[in-house]
Amino acid sequence: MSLPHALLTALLERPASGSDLASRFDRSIGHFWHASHQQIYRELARLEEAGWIESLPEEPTRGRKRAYRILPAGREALRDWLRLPEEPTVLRDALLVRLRAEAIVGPTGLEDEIRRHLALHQDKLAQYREIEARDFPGGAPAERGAALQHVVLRGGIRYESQWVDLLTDALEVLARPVPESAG
Amino acid sequence: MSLPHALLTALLERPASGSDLASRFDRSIGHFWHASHQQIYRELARLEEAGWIESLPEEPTRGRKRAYRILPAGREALRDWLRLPEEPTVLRDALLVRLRAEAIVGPTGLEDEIRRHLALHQDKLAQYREIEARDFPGGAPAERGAALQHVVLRGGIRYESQWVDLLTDALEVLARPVPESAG
DNA sequence: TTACACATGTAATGAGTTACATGATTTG
DNA sequence: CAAATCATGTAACTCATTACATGTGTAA
Repeated sequence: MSLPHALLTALLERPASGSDLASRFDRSIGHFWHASHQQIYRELARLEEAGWIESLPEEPTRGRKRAYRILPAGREALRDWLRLPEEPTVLRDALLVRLRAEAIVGPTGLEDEIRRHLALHQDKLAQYREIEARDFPGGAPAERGAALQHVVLRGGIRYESQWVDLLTDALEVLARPVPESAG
Repeated sequence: MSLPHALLTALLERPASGSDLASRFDRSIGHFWHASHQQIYRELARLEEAGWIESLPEEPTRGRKRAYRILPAGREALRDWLRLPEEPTVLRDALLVRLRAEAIVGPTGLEDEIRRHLALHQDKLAQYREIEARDFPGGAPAERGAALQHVVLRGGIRYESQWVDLLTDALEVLARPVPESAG
């Protein structure tokens, strides 16, 4: 349950409309929390209802931009949330299930799919490394906030690297000749 | 949408009751796909309805074990699923949102929470390494199925290592003295 | 014979996805 | 002005979580 808090954080960084937020969720924020525009609009309405954010103009604006900004109560709610414990996200990845299934009912042609995912993860890894080179040219920054952003970015880099390693290993195994009995 | 396929895979490995599956989802399968017992019972009912698995006894069994096993149609459905492309899971982790929020509204005491998560990930990493030492004492196995299981297990090890690294980095930054203006 | 753990479920709620709808703005 | 695009929504559905309910077997 972090979408509202991801939105509050984004609005704290700077005020934005729903579509602004949607495009930010496709980029920087989306590196660690994804959300569709439908989710975002619905959640913004809830946050405004709760008095944590406000928007202009006040009249209904179908088709027109509506600018949201955070209110003091929203900032407090965010701080409160940071004080609460929360369990780590449980890993839940379909590709790993598929690898396990392939080990039993294979071969099935999962190899092409693995190659496709490998390319996607390599792309993302390259993107993250570009961002790091651009935004943190001198390595880890001294300033606290920037340093935390750098930690998160490096987390993304490690995450993608790990996928590249796993998928490379998987391809090596899948390329082996299959015993007669299998299938 | 992989719970049904995770269940089919588990039942293909060996027949089981709902509670058997629930405990397996707390261990080996849970390393890459988590599910609660409520989800499992509901999904088993659906799979049986679809004719992919069957169970004994046939009468209602509240309080008594019901043994499920996979049917040929279920095996086929699993193979079909392996042929379909599927997008990579999007990363969605609350702790990274919290780190980003902390960078702006902090300090908030998130440090203790990070330390707690660090300990959890270190534990899990140790567990995985024990499993590897026990089940794959000679390193990567030659046999295809076992080799794939080893790939997935090493993926788990890399995943937890990466969290340990990230959280260690985060603690180092959070330990820095905070400038006067923040808060 | 009661208490407890086990096994199988039901119900309510909330989060996320997919498909669709509508008004405003820009561009050929 | 017609078509494409942008921006804001609505609705229906599925998946997951939380809380609760009910029957069985076992051990104090």
